[in-house]
Amino acid sequence: MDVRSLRYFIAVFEERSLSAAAKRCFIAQPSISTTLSQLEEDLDTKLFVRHSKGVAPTDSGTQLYPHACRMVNELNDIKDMFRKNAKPLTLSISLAPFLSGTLISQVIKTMLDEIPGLTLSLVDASESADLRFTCDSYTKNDDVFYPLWEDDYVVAMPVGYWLADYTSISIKQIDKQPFVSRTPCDILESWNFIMQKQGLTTDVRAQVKTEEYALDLVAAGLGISLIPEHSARGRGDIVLRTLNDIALKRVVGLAHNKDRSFPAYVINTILMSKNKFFGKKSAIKSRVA
Amino acid sequence: MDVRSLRYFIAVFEERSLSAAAKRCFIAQPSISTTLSQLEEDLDTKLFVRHSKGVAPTDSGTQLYPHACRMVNELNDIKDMFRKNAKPLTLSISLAPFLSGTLISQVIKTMLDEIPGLTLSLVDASESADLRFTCDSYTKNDDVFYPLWEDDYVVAMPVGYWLADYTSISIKQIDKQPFVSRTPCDILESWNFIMQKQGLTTDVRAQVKTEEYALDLVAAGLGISLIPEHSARGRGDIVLRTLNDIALKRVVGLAHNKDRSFPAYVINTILMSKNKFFGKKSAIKSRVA
DNA sequence: GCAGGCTATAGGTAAAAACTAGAGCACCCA
DNA sequence: TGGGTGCTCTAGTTTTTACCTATAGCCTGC
Repeated sequence: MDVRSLRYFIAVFEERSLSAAAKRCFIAQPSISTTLSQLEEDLDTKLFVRHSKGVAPTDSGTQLYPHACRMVNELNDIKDMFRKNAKPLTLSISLAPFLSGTLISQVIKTMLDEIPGLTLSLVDASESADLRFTCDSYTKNDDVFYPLWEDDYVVAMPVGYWLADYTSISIKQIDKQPFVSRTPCDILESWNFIMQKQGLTTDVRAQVKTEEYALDLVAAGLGISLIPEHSARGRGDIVLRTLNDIALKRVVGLAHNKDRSFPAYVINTILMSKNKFFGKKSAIKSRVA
Repeated sequence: MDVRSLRYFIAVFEERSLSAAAKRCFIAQPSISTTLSQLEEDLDTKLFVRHSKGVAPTDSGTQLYPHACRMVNELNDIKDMFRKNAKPLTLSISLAPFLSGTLISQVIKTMLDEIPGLTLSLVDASESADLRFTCDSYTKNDDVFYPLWEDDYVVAMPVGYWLADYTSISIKQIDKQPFVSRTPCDILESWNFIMQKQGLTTDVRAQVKTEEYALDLVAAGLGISLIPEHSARGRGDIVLRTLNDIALKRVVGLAHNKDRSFPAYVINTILMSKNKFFGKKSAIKSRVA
């Protein structure tokens, strides 16, 4: 019987549903199911009656709930007690220009929420920052890199563009298309190499620096472009199609200089929150550059 | 940060030593070391200063201690709360006649200590019992068997016997020796088979039923005998020697009928306490007969 | 300066917890 | 009444964590 079980129990009790509790805890539903069974076995009492539209707490469950809450809260209090003692921490962070913001802003929000006393200042990517959101291909040798998620590159095109009729497209269909080029881009070299090898060309209509601007131009009908999926998701004014014959991807993560040391829990907090935002398959293992 | 870490922390705090804490928790010293480091990292504070003759708590450590104790106690209270609700439980247990008692009495003591409301009644091995301490070779097909430890068979001989000069002996040296035979014995058949195959005989001076009686006769100088190590350990009036050319062993454990069901935590409590008593190597995995 | 404590690190193994896929059940709605 | 939906449970697999052994390194006392 550990606190993990109690956390799950609390979620189930409040949601009146294993599936909902699983979502709330960012884990799969069978994990909740087995953990809860173990808890029931350990306490030798059924905590919920299962029916087809959720679960209802038994008397034992109702009895356990306040105690479970108290346990979990007290454990959090202990943690806070020591972290509050710690001197307020100010970190500078930077964002690589080719990264767009929705997911990263969620990460930053989590950091501020979960690390009391933390102050962040955003600096330009050209300046040196304590923590840098960037891609693995842009890390230096004396960096430590913590991967956060993987982005697949997809083709972005205006609504109604002829290529949108295909569910996924071949790189050969890109030949001679009007194109919005973006630089710096971590896969630009591989892209050029592949195009050249296949004897393909694009008709470059614009050269831009940021993903947002590229997407705006695509939406305006200037041409198509190659964009990491997470950056383009959620825009209704463009259409995204995957490439079916080549897989281009980048690994987005957090880098800092090896010599710069923070309290370890800062990094841990960020890594812990990974599967909150990114599906399991795109949240990948750590690696030191 | 889980309760396990806090338990270890408490042990270290009270023992003022990682090694001593490890012994008290029945785990290896490096496990304490790493777990404690993780806790320190998580709370972002050193809890102990290490020096060459143990550790001394820092202010943070001293501050944490009472909270840690409270957490652990409250968790135990929750467990007890539900277990006390449960109806008092009475189980009959039996002991196979060829098992001697020191280790088993420890197991029984643990059961009574850790399961409030449990009453045990010892019945004769011939009667049917809820739980039976026995060997794996004596389980029936409709039994569930939980292994507790392995016993190596060793040769027991009187103090000063000529074979005692060897640190370990060969089965060939047993040939024509005065022997105290014991039956029932779970490896009797294998033993006879091996002896016969090698053309060896023993000079049987006595036929007895229990291990204790066999050891008494050996101590009295009547002959040598073959005894599971755990049963013979701790007697100063006999000498034990391992066999170097054959390995005879038995698996001692707890059996019950498949259809007879108990609260799962009864079995769990017993299995949890395994490495309290038996070294890691002899405490082995569960198996269903 | 060497023996005997102690803790820390490295590398491998076993156990626990997580995931995916799919079965089975009750309910709802056509 | 049959099919779809949403729920939980089971089985089998993979990943992660905890633990072990062996050994290095560091002080202390002899």
